[in-house]
Amino acid sequence: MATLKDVAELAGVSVKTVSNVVNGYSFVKPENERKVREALAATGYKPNVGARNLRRGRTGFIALMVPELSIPYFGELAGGVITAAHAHDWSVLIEQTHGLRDPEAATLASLGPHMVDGAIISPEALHTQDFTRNPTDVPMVLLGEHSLDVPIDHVGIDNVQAARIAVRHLIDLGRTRIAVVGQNPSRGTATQRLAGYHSALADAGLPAPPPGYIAPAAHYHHRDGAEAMARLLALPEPPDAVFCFNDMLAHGAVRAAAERGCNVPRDIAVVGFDNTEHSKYSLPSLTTIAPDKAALAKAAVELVHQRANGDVSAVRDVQIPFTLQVRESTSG
Amino acid sequence: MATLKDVAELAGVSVKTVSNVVNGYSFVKPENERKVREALAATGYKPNVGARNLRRGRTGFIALMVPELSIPYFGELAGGVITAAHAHDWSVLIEQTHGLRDPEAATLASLGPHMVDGAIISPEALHTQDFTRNPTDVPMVLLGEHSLDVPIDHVGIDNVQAARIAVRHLIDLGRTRIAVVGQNPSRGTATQRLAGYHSALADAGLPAPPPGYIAPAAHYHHRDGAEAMARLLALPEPPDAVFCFNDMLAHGAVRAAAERGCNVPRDIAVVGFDNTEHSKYSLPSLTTIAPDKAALAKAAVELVHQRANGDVSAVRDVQIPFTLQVRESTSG
DNA sequence: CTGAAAGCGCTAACAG
DNA sequence: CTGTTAGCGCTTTCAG
Repeated sequence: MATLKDVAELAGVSVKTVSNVVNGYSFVKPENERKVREALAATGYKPNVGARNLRRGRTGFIALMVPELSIPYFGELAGGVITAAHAHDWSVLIEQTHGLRDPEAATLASLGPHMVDGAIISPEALHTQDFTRNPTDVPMVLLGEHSLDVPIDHVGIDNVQAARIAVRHLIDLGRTRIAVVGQNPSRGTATQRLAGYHSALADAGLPAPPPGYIAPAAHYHHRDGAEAMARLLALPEPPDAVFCFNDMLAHGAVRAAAERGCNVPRDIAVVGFDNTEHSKYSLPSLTTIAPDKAALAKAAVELVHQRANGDVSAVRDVQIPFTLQVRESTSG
Repeated sequence: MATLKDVAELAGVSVKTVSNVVNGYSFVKPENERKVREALAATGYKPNVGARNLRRGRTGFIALMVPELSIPYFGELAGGVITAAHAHDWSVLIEQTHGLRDPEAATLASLGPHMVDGAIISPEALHTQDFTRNPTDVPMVLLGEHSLDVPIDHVGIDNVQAARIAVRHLIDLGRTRIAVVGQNPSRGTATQRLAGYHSALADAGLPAPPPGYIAPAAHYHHRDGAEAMARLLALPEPPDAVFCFNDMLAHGAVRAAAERGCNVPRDIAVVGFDNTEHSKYSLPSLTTIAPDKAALAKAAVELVHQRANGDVSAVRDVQIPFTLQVRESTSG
């Protein structure tokens, strides 16, 4: 592979001059520029990014830590992050944690300051001390909700309020036996959505739900939603509405209901969370909380970018808007 | 940030010794090792990956180029690649191209040899000359089908055969008016699946389909499938079965059919391609070609790994197994 | 077993 | 406007 020096020799100038034209710096004598460009083309020179970064003290990468790319919500989010990062000449390095604490902590620890210029993380099981034990000076932003008490920038939506609106919608439909699917004490998002649920119930003067109505889910895949729905329908008094903590749970729940001859929305209304692409086209289409994912991704990238450029102002908490998309799964 | 030198000074030894214990090399005098470890802990030393790689001539990254992470198939695939890459201490850098030639070519050109140790690419619109114009010595493997005549390792499934099996299944069901959705001359996969379709029809002695039965799709999202199905159903003689070139097209098509009072599978049977997680839980669940995605990802990573380690044997073409998952969308 | 010193490819002072 | 030179932090001969 050709180096700067090779090009310089071939062009009969110094490396500095070559470096100058490569980087578009200062003014280079036209004739030299021409010679350099020829040499550049002749050698097929490509800068060694590693060496350049070592010198400049930046790496050109940011890390994105998510539970699983196979969850459409995170796939969509990751796509948005990659797009937003490009605006700052960043490439995105993606790590998966499966929402487990150990991989999350390990990823955090591996974020050497010379590996990435910043990181966007969506932890699900991380504890506060995982941060303090391994302090790093890589600018980080938390994407999505969390129950961590750490001085780190955060961008997300108001989960409590979103859950309240979702449940309120169900109440407005006249449903009174409302269950949730996705309870998981180790997930910050779940805790907040559960709080919103309780608050909506209380606001409407509805009685506290029986314990069986708070259905847990270890993971947030279709299968978990289906299993939860099966348990819900086996209850002595099954719910007439279910608020699922993500769309996959909801789709799994809808199918489980259908398999048991239970019509959605007539017998049971279902609301999801995330508004993944599929939810607009499923049968029935899914009513769901729709966060502005592109805005979420963009805000996160902008925040790390500011921090990476030396912004040391107070910790920020950015709230991104969301809407409730009403569709067939609650239209009856 | 602490450097090797800092640690060495604190421990009262040379950088070599510190480097040795950090890398687990050779035998270090126990006492020195102890001192070094203490200094390591005290300073919170983390190696500068950039510098190390500059020296070692490897970067620790591989690039993965896909159309869109928001397409569940690629989300699942990318997840598999990240997992497989970890086994070789690689982090994965993901680039999106939206299936467009310019971003694809640009990504290819940016693959400086010092940026990544290898690349796994799923091009959709790239031309042969985009490769030859920008030769790079980064080991690459093509993931998925393509119609490129380039000497590059390839891993994929037998698309022609898969399509043939899918269509054959429809024929076995007694369907005779079989359409396809997803035709797109610039996509290698589409061309191959179309060939399989024609071949299955011919094998069964069925007449060549009317031109309207080959429904094009610019993109492979739900919306495109829905639009194609709408057109198909408006035909004077609508099909009684549709083979869609991916699951999202299929789900979009199913919904469009339902919206027009057309029952799947009774009035029209639908087969998809990719077996994304959703297809097992949709209503109706979707019959689809199921490639072994984990194997696909793993084979691709292994291949770049071998090449990155100097394997210069002949260009390989790895075929990964697939199955036909028969579900409700064709069970009638 | 360990220290000194060279140098990976590049950029940024600093002189000219 | 351009050449020289000193490192960025690390690994690695090469001597001890």
